[in-house]
Amino acid sequence: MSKGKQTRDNILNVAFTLASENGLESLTIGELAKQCSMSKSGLFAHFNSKENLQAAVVDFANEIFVQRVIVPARADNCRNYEEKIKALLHHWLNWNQSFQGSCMFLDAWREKCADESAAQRVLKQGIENWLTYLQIQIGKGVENNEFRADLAPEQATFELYGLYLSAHLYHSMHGQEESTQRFWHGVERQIQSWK
Amino acid sequence: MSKGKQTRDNILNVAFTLASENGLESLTIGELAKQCSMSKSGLFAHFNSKENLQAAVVDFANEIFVQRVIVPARADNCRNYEEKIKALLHHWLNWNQSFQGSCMFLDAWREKCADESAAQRVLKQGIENWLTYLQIQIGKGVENNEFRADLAPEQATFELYGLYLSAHLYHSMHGQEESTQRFWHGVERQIQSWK
DNA sequence: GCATTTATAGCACGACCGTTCTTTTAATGA
DNA sequence: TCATTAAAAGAACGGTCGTGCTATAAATGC
Repeated sequence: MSKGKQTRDNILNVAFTLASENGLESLTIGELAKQCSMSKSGLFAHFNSKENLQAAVVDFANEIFVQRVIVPARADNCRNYEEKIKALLHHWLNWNQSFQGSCMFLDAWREKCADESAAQRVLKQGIENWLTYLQIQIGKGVENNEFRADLAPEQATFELYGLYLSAHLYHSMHGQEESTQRFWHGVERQIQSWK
Repeated sequence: MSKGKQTRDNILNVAFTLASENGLESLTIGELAKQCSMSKSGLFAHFNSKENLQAAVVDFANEIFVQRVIVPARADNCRNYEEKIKALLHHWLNWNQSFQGSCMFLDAWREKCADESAAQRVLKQGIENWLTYLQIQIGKGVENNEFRADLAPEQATFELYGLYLSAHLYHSMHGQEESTQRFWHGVERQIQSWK
């Protein structure tokens, strides 16, 4: 491997680590260069624009993902698809966990919530309030004998929130119609299972 | 209301709109001042730091959220909690939809995926590949008679992804242990319902 | 209506951003 | 080994960011 490709590969490795920690958007050429013990311009020459750099990092991350999720699940030699799917989920959940348990792909869709800024605290409190409110409503449904007595409102809230988040992801990927439809379909399935 | 509070309120309104469109992190004082027809320093004097501004915006958004979700659901006069919960979910899904269907709280946790940058395209493709892969595995489970014949792999993938996303949100809110536990609990429930 | 407080504007600062250009250093191949 | 090419560094640019200081203008209370 030529010197150029070698350095480029190292840059992408460092960039991937950095982006995993702080999000793709907060990746700056200056900081990346420092971490690589290179000059800004020397590093820059490998990509010619920040946009190219970011694209290269995501591309690199895609390869890592396959390497850490698809390949290991294949090596698990599962005997049926339930096992296979669970293996995939397991590797998926952990593929980037070395970096404080966040997923780079999600981070790239989210903002960095790195420091405990004032805004983050207020934001967190707001979400917490909403989670609790929702959970209480479900609990009241249990008390009201609408739902099974052994239903756990916290878990139910967790799963509802998942449908909501998934709907948002799908919205930006497949548009509003599919996302909304899948959301309500999931909600209906969910609520029926509570009875 | 004094002039000061009045201006401050207007600033927060405009800031909320901007943050809903482009994300909280990409909110700049200069741009916000322009949108408010004010000088940077004049606007700045109301908050004394950007951190305070962001916190104030999130606080403002929290109030709007209650106004648009909790209050309307109360006004719906639901006759049981299933109706109530569905009403809440409905208002929740739409509370910020006027701004291109994204949720400000999620945006604050995500990065702006505004422009179709090269990185975004690669990122999207990667997620798409993974979604498809997962979906195919589930489909094979159906063919293998492990799961119900009428199971829709696309919808199942959607719901699995939701559990994953929820796990990430909970991770940053309640820590790894609870998040992981709820994830696998949900997955088990999910997969059992496929049979 | 005037004095005083409060709100806003103007201007400049230091820091960092991505990018370009020129020069120097290092790797490469005959 | 030496000429050629590729890689990296250095310095500077225009731009934007958040923030502080000072002056002006407007709202407020007596």
